[in-house]
Amino acid sequence: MTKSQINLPKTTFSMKANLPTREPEILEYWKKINLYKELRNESKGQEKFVLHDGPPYANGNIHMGTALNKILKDIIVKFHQMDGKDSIYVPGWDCHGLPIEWKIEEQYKKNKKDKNDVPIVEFRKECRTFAEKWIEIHKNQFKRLGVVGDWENYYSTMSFGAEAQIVRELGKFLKEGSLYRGFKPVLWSTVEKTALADAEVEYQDHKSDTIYTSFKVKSSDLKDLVGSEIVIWTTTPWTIPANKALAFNESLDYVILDIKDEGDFKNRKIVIANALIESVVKECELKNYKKIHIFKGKKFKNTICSHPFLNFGYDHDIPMLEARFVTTEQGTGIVHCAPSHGPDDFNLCLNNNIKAIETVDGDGKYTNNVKLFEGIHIFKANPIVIEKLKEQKNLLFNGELVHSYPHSWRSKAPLVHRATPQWFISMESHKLRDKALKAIDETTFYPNKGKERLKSMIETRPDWCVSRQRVWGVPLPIFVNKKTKKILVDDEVIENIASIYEKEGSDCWFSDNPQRFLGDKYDAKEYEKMRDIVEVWFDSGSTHSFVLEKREDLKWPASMYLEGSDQHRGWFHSSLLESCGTRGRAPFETILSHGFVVDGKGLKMSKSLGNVIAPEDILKKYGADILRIWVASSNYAEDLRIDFSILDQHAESYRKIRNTFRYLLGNINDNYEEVDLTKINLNDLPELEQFMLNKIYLINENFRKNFKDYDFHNLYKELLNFCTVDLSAFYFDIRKDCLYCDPKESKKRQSTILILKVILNSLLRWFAPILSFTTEEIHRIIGSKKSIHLEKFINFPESFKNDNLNAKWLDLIKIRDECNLSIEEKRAKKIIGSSLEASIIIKLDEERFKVFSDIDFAELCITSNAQLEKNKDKKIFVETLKADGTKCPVCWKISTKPCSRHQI
RNA sequence: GGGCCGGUAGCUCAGUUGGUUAGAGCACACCCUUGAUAAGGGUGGGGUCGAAAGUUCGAGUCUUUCUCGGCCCA
Repeated sequence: MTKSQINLPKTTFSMKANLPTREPEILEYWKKINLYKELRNESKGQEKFVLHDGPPYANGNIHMGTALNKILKDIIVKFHQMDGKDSIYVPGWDCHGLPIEWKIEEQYKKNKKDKNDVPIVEFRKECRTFAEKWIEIHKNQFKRLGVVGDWENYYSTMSFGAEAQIVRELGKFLKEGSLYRGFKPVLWSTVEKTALADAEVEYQDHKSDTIYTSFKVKSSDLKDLVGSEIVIWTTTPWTIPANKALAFNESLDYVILDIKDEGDFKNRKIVIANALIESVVKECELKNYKKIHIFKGKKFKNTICSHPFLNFGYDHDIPMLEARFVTTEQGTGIVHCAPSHGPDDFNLCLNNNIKAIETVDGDGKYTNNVKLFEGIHIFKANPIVIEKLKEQKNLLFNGELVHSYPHSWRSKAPLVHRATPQWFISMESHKLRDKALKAIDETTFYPNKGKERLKSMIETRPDWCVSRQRVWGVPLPIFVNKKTKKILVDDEVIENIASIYEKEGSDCWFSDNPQRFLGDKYDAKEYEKMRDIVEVWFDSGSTHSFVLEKREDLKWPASMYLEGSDQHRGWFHSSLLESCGTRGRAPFETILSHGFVVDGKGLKMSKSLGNVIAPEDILKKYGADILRIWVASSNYAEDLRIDFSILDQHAESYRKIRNTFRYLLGNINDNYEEVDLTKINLNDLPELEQFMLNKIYLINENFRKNFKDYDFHNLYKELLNFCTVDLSAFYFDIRKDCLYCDPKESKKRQSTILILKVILNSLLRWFAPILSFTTEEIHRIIGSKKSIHLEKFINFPESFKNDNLNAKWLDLIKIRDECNLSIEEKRAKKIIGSSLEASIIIKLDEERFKVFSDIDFAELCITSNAQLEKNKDKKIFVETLKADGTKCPVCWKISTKPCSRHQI
């Protein structure tokens, strides 16, 4: 009966979220209204914000890292859209490359098919179909996360347009002259006669021949060195004929030893690292020797040696080069360098203008560049090299060593580093490194540490090798004149190839007559057509050219590139180089990088640890909005932890937010109409309502700042705290009495309702980029537009801000806390239960007494009575008594007089 | 093995140029409420700031070493 006299909240917005079933319904709705199109119409002509999608590889189901990446992108895109920009997201996929080739080869193996029996074009078609299949799967998985984008017009690196543009981009490097042919050691299998990618390499124990051999010093700044012999140790004697240099570490101490033992080395002086004397002497069985001279490594400067096979015509100089990679862990502290047979060797020599040459052919036999050994297989060469060294009296010792060594994961055969012809983009010839470093300086990084990370990589990286000996990729559009060995550089040819690809894709490179690509200007018989493909980092590094530049709706450069921090070495890196090489600046204005998803303990997820969580599991159990909360509330600058207990916690927070909305909707009975904030007469409102508007203004200021800094975990935390601390435990709790028990049309209640509407509208928009589904669910109950995502953030009138009032009410909250402490004391003693059973006496100093004399503390503290008294002390004193009188059956306040509002 | 980054309550995070007794929310415990009700309110416990050493009148904050973890490279 009394219930009929009060205004209880009523809403269709249920307490239970049931996200796993509700979210797909909302997805259907977005599809029905074509949300992406609506968004574009809504923001037509606005300043563009373009977050260019780093393409995921079209292979395998998405994992937590992908989900994190896409949700973070979506949150940022939505923030900018609501900030009044035309915020466009075009998803894309990376399609070429080895992993897909393997998948197809695996299928062949299952069906007992031989890859070599299948025409390349046929094989590539299967790769294409495979990638297409995964794009469709990914697309649905990404949509389910709530990601809004141009899914109908996604981009892919295997589209004909992309393949054509990649050719044009390469053409620019070709024309400029920074693309050159060189040799580079790659891991090579002489059994399969092919290069292997890192991922195809397996490390196993292998027994190697080891030798200590000597290089005679021809000349040196350090006179003591001349005539002595540098001793090196190696596990690959067959690389000795390819030796071009020796490497030392300038910070190590070296020693000259005079050998007195009987044998080839009697009365010869050898040089090794001081720290390694013991191990060398022991292994080489040296007993009688004398230390003649100890010196710092840097004294090796300008030392030239001769090759141990000098007498066989190996008469080139062997310079000694400083290298950090030289350590005292093994060997002699001086390392033999064969630029054709080791990446360290290659880079060191490259930096010292010693080029790698082809010393071993694809079958593993020495080429005619190698005197004395031509035609011999390298795996049979060790005994010959050892014998020849011995013959020349340059072998100090030889033995065997079992160590971890790279093998092919298919044939299990040991691999070698072999210099093969490759295509490079020079970092120096056209100042690519300088351009890239300048571009980094002009880019804003979130978090800031990304800048240094990318910078240090660009500073030290070698020339960019863009060729691969594979089939699933864009063919290198290069012809070399058979006679002159000159590279054909002609814009017309490049454009001809590109326009052919535009129509039919790049398969034809492998099947059609080369004359078709050369046109009439050149005779195909005079040119060799390259069969290499472009490495896939060049593909994805070029996306800016065939997506950002080509599409009318986008802009170049992108507003932002956003990827995991591993992409400093990947997509950020390749995009930067490609764009700086062709356009002189970065294709992005800002870079945001995020950490990796790890388990609850901070360990990386792995099958063997059993700590892997799939996005699918989370969607089924919690829903996408909980996952989105996890993204927003985690600090992406570091690694992001996730497990079910963390998600449980976020699910709890979600319920708090959901109930905040439910309280708001319930008390306005789902009746909402937009409030014109500029027409609110602040002086007409109770102070508490003014204080709340001030609060909203301040929250919004922080919200803007956090958004500007992409500081989402603080942004979310402050919104959540607003819901719990300012609303639920304070404003809502206090105003329940008014909302439930005051006459419906009373001025105070109407003011409260007004503020509730302002809060509802503010919260809805603040949360929309994060809680995309839930805010849409609410919007559909009360909103006028088709979607919450078509709304903009609110500009709050500056008049809401009231510093004096704010200070006054923060102090009031302090007094309220004291009251709560006092009430709790009596509650613990079972004198009272509910706070309405209390009557409080608050003693304040004179100043406070004056300021707060008009405040209704009973209302503020939700007691039945409150009395203010003056006090000399600065400290606040509160006394709680059991309220006298009878309880009003309607508003439950206790009074000795009849209830002023509900007299019976 | 090398380079870079990080470690603050059970969890997610604050913590200004070194300066009182290191904060918030959640979770937990106890109490209240039963008119936000698979909700709501109040109070409380909980931290050697990864470890050790150093600089300083004073260190979560600066330096060094170690340790654990992550990314990249080898």
